[in-house]
Amino acid sequence: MQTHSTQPRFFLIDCNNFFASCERVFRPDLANQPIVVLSNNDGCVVARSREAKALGIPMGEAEFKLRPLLERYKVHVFSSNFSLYAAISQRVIASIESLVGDVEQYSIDECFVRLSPALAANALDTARAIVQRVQQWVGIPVSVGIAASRTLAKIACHLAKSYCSGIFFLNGTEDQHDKLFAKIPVQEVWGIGRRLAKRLYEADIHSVKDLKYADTDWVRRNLSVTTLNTVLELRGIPCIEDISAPAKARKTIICSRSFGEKIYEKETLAHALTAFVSRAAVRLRKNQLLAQGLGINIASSRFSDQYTNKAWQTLLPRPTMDTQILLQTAISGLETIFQAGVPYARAGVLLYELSPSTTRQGYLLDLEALDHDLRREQLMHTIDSINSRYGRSQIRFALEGTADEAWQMKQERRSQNYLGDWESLAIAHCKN
DNA sequence: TCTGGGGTCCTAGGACCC
DNA sequence: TCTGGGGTCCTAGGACCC
Repeated sequence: MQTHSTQPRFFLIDCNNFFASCERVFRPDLANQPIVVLSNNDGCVVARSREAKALGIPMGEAEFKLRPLLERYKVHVFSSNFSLYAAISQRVIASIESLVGDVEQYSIDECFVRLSPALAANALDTARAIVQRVQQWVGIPVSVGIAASRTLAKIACHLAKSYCSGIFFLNGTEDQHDKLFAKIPVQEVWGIGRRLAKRLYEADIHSVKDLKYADTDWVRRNLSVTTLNTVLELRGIPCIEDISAPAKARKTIICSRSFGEKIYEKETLAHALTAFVSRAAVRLRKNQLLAQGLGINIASSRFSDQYTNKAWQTLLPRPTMDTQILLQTAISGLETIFQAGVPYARAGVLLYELSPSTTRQGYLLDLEALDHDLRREQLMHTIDSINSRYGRSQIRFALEGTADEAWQMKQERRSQNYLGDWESLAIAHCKN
């Protein structure tokens, strides 16, 4: 079989235990201490430091189930602080770009680098420089996988974390790779989740090596083209497009949350939806987009016996970025689907049918309407820049209500926003 | 008593057309 | 009582990612 898996073409750079490492940047006293970070609402564990993993704390476990263990081992517990993590993430990316040029950011804590021939020739040295610079400049430890495809680079990074310190270069012979791959369960592969793993298992495909040599016709017929691409990637043939290609415009903007407490009143739901629409609209404008589709949903707890999830959606007459129009639409949807007596636990807003704000349609020579909409957009941008300078929701729609309502998330153990808020700047003390 | 919040892509099936 | 073959477009749902 023809494979090409020894030429390095990609780095995958992954921040180690990212959220936990972020909490440590401003708390050096927590070095070597077990840390967990909780999801919004302090519901379940979304990140663990190495020490917390060693205590056997599973990812995704509900906090209330872990409480005795967390107390017994004096684990440091944080609510998630996404504005801090996003600010640190930007700095990590900038540090990497200072060494290799453009990177493809894949998630808040991971990025790919496509290697030019010059970089490929010095892959290992460059990877070492990246690890060192991100540690020195930002204080975040990262691991690097180096391989011939993105999927293999993910595996290499996984190996970097389990077998060695920080860097794994998949540059051995085919046989050497296959020996390693035979020991890695197929579910570790990027793109193979629980369901697919079960189906592969039933077809007697258990390891990464089994999947690499799986029959491609069978995969195409019984699974999907996505999984076929994964198989080819495992053989060192890149099939996955640029992750962050600018041409790939986003198709939806979602803002949804579960509430701090159950909600029964329509008014309170309206406040929550107002806040969600406002946030989604800010993201819409930041991406220079207009939305024509708007959907909302309101649901009770997934874990209750009478789970209900009601959704409603509509197309607006014209694409818009005007918060007020989106709000009125969302509230009219709420009137349609709200039911009294339901203990609502979460709600969400979905904007879809997105188009760039540079090209607009639907005015049919109605210049007055066009002029009105452009003025509204000016107003929206002005509000956005004020809020971004002086703090979110300084100017907001009255329907959003105040900051301490029942629908707000519980975040009892949140660290300070050290990088995004003047009040939270770290203070350096000088000793003589 | 407590259980995240975003996103993407693919596929199957229905509606509709000629 | 029978009852085309193909194409396109849309939507809902399933699967995945971090």
